[in-house]
Amino acid sequence: MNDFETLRLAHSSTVDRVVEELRRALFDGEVEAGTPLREIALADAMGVSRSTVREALAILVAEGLATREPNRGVHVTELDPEAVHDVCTARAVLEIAGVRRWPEAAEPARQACRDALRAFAEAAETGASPAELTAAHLAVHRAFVGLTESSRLVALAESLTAEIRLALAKVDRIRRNAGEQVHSHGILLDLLDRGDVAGAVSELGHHLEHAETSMLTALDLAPDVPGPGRIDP
Amino acid sequence: MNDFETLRLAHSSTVDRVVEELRRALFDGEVEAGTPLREIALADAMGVSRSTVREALAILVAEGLATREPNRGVHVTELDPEAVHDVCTARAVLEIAGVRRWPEAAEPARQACRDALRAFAEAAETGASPAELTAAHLAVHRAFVGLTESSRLVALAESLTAEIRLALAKVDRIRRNAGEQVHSHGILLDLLDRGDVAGAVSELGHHLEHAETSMLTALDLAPDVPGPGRIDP
DNA sequence: TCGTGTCAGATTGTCTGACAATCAGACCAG
DNA sequence: CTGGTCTGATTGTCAGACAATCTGACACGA
Repeated sequence: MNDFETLRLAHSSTVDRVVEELRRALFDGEVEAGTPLREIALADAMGVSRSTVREALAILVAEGLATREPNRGVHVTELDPEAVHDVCTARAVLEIAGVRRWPEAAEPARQACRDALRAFAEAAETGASPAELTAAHLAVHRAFVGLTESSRLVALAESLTAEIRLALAKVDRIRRNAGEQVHSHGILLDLLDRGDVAGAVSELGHHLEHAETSMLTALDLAPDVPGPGRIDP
Repeated sequence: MNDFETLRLAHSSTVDRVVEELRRALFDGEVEAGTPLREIALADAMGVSRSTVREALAILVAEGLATREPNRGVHVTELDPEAVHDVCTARAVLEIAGVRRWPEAAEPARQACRDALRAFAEAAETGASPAELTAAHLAVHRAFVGLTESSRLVALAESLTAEIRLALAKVDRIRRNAGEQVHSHGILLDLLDRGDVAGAVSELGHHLEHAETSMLTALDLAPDVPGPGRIDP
């Protein structure tokens, strides 16, 4: 007699709002990587208590967006090339696992991939904002992980893409080659729909490898201080 | 001129100690699944302040060992069969990805697998304690994930096994079939060393599937109130 | 010049105490 | 039996405090 189990109002606690605000600031590139996040400063900037800020920071740290050094505070995580490689191999594992599972996956999960691709293509054609494009692109990749039908893996994938967005906050190289990306993903889905899982896996592998190198070069060009260019005095 | 970068003393904060103590209590089955973790009670039971307990609980929640319901507090997570399935598919994805990477993996990672297996075999033969056996067994599986050489995936695997240990706190079915487990893992490594990756993958797949079903039956027998045996009044 | 104490300021880690909002259960009215 | 109301318990959030620790500057001596 009770079919209201799906109804639940989003309880937004103060901590949640602080976390969201900080996340937004990070993604929008309002704070550089490496910036210290001082508890007191944040607390009275946002009109909340220090305890609340501490809780919010703990969440960001758990998500990998920030890093805590004992007695030295929390900083916005800086992604070195090694970390980027780590994130990319992890992504590759999750997405390839999903794609490989295509034949056994439930139909809704497969349809989600097609829908996400269509949305991405539409966004690319109608000239959506960079942020929307990125979101649509990430949604496609998330849909691939969704093929594994493990909420924990999807959650991890989500957290990985968050880390990446952090690094690419001001790079947004997505715009210029969105069309190419849509094409590549389209090929992939065609292969899957035709039953060529192995082909799709290899296509995705190439795609992700390319993504990693382009991410690394973007990261190498973006910061003011280039990473591996030390000078020995 | 400075080669001391690897030296670092473990800074153990109060929160860390509280988290460890709670984790230990959970793994040792001292608190049943579903038990509420009251902040005040814990605080003065462990002689720390409520803020500290709150932070510790937030960490446990982030690890999935506990669950927070807004305004209703934190409970020890109860694993329903669906969650077990979720964890197991996630584990399968990670470990199979690692094994599949065997040929390209770095030699240390491969050696870690062999070492872990040897340690497990020794533990099984010398009749180690159940806790030690479990640890050795999990180490083998962790080594498989290590083949992916992504620290983030290893971290996730770690957190997944933690969730499982939570469910199997008092079951410890590992003892009786430890020998069989060692044998199965040995076969797997032999296949890999012989270059038969596909065979190893399928072997591991079977192993994990079997693990899931045995876990589910264990879970179905263990609790006082059997899950899916409702009575309609 | 270089390495070593020392000191002040800033920041974190932790504690104490407080209070409104919310929840669970009892209790009561219809 | 359904629908209110009350009460105690617990959480969410705040404010203020203090010791421990870090950072950077400064003075001192080899």
